[in-house]
Amino acid sequence: MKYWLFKSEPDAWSWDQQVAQKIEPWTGVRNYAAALNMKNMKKGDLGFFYHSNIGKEIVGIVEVVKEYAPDPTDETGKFGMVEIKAVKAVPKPVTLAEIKATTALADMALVRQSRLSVGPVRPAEWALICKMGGVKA
DNA sequence: GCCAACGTTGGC
DNA sequence: GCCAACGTTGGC
Repeated sequence: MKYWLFKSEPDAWSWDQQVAQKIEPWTGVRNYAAALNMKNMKKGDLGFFYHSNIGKEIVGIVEVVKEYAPDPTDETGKFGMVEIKAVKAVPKPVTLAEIKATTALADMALVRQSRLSVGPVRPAEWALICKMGGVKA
């Protein structure tokens, strides 16, 4: 079981929309590092849903329901997508400021590489953020 | 709205 | 294959 972080601007695609759609293909990634991360995802892996720009906080938990496949919106065929399902909301969203202020989380991919739209989360980081967010394991 | 960081593109 | 220029992202 691996853990991931999906980043989205709520203006483009928000957690509320994800919940309403339930399952949604994560298209539009045009970055090799992010695409590589998606290739490493397995069905059943879990991820955080993070709102960039507006809110800057982790608001929900999603599950990978379909593994890496070509992204139909990519004309070049270089990039792919996965499909994710909304699992549950984070009762108490964990903000970027809190993450930066937490020593154990200050080294997260989210902090170090702020521009990466899909990044890995270590198991210890996952557990701690769940705890901070009031998510029952 | 500004600015820094970083990935991508294109010329050589 | 290298490197400079450019565009985009995202935090503040």
